[in-house]
Amino acid sequence: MKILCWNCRGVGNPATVRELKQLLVVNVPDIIFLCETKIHANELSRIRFMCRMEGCFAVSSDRKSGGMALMWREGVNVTIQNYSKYHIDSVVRREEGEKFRFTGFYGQTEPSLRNEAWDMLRRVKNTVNEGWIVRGDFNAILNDSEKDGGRRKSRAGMDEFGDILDELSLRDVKTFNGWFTWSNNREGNRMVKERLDRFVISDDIMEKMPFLVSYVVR
DNA sequence: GCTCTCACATGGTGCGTGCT
DNA sequence: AGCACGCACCATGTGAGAGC
Repeated sequence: MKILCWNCRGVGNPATVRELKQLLVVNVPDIIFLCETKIHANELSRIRFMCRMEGCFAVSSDRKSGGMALMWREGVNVTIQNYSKYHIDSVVRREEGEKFRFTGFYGQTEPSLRNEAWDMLRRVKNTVNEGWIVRGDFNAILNDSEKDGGRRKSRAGMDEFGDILDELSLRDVKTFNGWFTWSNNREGNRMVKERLDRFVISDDIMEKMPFLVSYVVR
């Protein structure tokens, strides 16, 4: 089972849709989670059709901010449990009959909204009975090694993120290749790279899927 | 003096719309 | 379809202030 997650920073323009289709051809994922779609949910059904995906559930962007979509291939059994502007929560059933929980998460940068988003994850945690995989654009890092260039992130913010992961009993999945998942696309010493996107998983997923690997694509 | 946080200005980027 | 423009969003850079 392959899950592809992409922080697309807007999926409304044709070039980005072309890039998405290319990613699907190269990686052939069973499930795709897109965040920062920056478009209305209705638009996603058109993109789902163009990408030849069987199912689609989208959350509209808040004007030009946020927006998420979960799409899945024919034959993959995905049931949406709940959603908000911060997350899409689903149960995925594998061919062998086993199931796991998959939550796509979009973290906020604004402090008050950030706490709302963490509360949402806490609520999801209370309803999870199976292995739990959370893929998030958390907009947060755990320590200084997860940011290269630019100003240092506040210590309080990094500690808060670590505490939340501890509280939810989620473990960070290190990527097999690469480290940073986001950059500001600037040249030379103005370039800033951060590890804002990551998979975090519950302990039982670690036991059930010991060969689970996370790659940075591109 | 050092570190951290906050507010504001700035620049890069993407979407929506209108025009050709 | 391609282009230009305006608008909106977001991260960065800078300076000021607070706390140690």
